[in-house]
Amino acid sequence: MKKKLPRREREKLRHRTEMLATALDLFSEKGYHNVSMHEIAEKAEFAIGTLYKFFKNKEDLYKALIMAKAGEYHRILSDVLSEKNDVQTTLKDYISAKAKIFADSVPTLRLYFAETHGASFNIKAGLDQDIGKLYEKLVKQLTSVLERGIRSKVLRELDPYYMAVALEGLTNSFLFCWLEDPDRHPYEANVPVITDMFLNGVLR
Amino acid sequence: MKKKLPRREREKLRHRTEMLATALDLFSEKGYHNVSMHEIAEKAEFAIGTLYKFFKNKEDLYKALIMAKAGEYHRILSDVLSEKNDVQTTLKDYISAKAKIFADSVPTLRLYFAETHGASFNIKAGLDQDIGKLYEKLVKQLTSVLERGIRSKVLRELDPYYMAVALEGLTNSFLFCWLEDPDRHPYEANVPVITDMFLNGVLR
Amino acid sequence: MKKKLPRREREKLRHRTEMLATALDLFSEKGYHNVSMHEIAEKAEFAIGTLYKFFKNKEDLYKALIMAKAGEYHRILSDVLSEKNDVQTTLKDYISAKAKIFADSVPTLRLYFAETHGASFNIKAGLDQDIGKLYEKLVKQLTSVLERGIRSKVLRELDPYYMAVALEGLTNSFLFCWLEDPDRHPYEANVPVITDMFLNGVLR
Amino acid sequence: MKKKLPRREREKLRHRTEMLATALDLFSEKGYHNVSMHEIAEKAEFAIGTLYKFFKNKEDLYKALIMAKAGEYHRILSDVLSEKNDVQTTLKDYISAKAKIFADSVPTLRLYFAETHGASFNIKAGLDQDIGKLYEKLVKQLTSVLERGIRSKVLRELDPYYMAVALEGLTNSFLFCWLEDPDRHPYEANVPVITDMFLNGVLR
DNA sequence: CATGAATGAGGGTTCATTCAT
DNA sequence: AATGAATGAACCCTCATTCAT
Repeated sequence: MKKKLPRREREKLRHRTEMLATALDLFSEKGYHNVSMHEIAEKAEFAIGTLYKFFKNKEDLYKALIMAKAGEYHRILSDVLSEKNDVQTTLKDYISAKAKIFADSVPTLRLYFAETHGASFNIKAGLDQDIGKLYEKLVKQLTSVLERGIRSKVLRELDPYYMAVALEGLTNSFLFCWLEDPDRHPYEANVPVITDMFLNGVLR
Repeated sequence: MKKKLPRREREKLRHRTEMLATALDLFSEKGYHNVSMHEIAEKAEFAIGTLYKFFKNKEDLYKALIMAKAGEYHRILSDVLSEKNDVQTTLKDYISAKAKIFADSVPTLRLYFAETHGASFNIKAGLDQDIGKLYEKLVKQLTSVLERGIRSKVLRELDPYYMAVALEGLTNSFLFCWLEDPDRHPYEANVPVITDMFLNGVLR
Repeated sequence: MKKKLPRREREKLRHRTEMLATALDLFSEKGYHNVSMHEIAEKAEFAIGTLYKFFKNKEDLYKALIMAKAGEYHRILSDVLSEKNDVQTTLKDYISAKAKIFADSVPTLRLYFAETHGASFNIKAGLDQDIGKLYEKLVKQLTSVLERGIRSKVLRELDPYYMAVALEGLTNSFLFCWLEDPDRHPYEANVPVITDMFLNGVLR
Repeated sequence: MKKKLPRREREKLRHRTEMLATALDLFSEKGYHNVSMHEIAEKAEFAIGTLYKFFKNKEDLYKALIMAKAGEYHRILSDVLSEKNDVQTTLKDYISAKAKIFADSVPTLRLYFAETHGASFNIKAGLDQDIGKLYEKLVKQLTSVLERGIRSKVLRELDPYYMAVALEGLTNSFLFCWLEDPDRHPYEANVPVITDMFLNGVLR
């Protein structure tokens, strides 16, 4: 039973979604500061005033955009981490999930990294905080998965938080590779490589 | 005997250096687009016109800044990678060197990541190319060190390029940690952790 | 019935016209380079941004100004030259028309001469070409009128193009006189003098 | 006995002349407002400070330039008008002299017209007045030559001032022609045409 | 006396945001 | 509710001019 929204409301939501999609495209392509509100409004085929009816200013629009996408992604990854498999499987699934997510949406990826990796210092405001919390939550979940692995004697007795940090670094690094040259460095094909390297290290 | 420069020239160089330092501080704190040339000039205590005598425009100033720092860092790391130690030592030294470098200059670190990790898509133009080449060179060097490790049967027979990518991801990830909370996550203290994790993996 | 334009459009047009009028006054009084866009906006009682909504830059505004006026004048003169009277009458009418036109608008006159007589080398760009063509067309028409006069044995067998050049010089020269001291040298009153001198020369 | 100037003075004069020559080239090519003092200094191979030792500001330099050239030209034309030949000869000589002068120096010609024909409203200041006086003097001389022609019954009983105006218009008009396309409309070759048209008119 | 580094007012232009219709 | 004309602060940059060396 989802259709409780009156038509008016549904229309509004659709408009909002269109605006966000257009903004994502433009921001991702040209960067926050090189996209004007007029440009967004025009490409989304709305009047500038209408855009401002939906988002109180440019920053707000940007924040809404990032938070929507980040929420979506983190939910997916969170789900993977919540499944009660053995640790090795969970980690492999996590690495794969990250691959699938980003393969779907390159534009978002760029913004996501800009935000989660401090490059966002370009854009003002409390975004850092909000998205930071979201990210922190994910890392915590990952940490507790790894903790479980340690307790079950599958993983070594290293700081599980730092293990999580390491895994994030590993996967992101390969994602950058893929972003720069998707054909030469297909992320998905490298999932086993990443997993293997993480689990076994590089030493013979 | 370096003082062959006439005093006028030395003064000029000092002024240039001061301007660059001020710009670094501001860019690092607020981001390229949120810093105006007037702001830089004022904080550096020069007239706006003087700033433009030294750098033909804002982008040029930014580029000079980035390239100077990036050049410096890459040289240091390159030196470490060139020393003819056994692979394990070299890698440990590399990880340490990265730590020392960045411990010296947080502001630069932020810009450096913004540039080498694509968050720079905010700033236009040829910078990507120039700094990209520099970075590529470094990764290549790292790759050849790892190759050596493989040939000498110290490292496993994995793609050495991907090993390098992994190591970069690992170290950067810990650097971010440190950037966010230097006291709780001292990078230098973690050098052994990183090295160990990279070499041995996390599996028991 | 011309009022098919919606009120909004009519207002816009009126605003544009006001801006152009203000710009004409200022340019004519002080010269292109000594008038700032801010000055124009302020005198026209619009915000600077509004000015830029109508004209994409200063040069564009200037060009719009010149071309509008030049088009108008050349059309009037062209009409006179097209009427099928005998040559002498046509020439007299032409000289008179020039008088009437310019008597109406001294400011424009200044700009017009600046542009048609090369003083415009101060302002860049394609204007020269556009207005040049317009002027050329006019001179051609004048030439063909004079040619007709020659064929009908009313005028001497001189190069008709040079005759046209001579007539232009004659009239413009008197216009300058008038511009400098309108009371002492009323152009209109001199129309017979000019006509007579052109037709009969000064020799007894 | 001209060498009374000490060497220092002579050098200074030479420098001044070089500066003026460079400025003339640049102004003529690009227009007053599109040439910077630095540009002049650099092209003349002097320091900017030196330029300012010779001319107290840009306007002053421009004025010095114009006045020097205008003075020179007007002197030549004045000499022609002072010779005691019959009117027709004098007029023909005058037209020829104008040709010779300008053939020598196209750059100056452009500036000269900009100044004597009101296009100079671009540049501020008292120049108008000074050069205006010079020009007025010339026209007066021309007028008195024509007056003489009338008194001696060679010329018709028209207002001699207006005759002068007419002659100026005629010659200038042909000069413009020549400026635009020197090959197709050689001024010198047209001296007889101009003279003839002025004296005899175009009527059969 | 020549030099050229330094100055800063002022110019052209953009764009986030408002508000009358 | 939707529109888009109007706004003006703020930006990047130029260049005439000064003055310590």
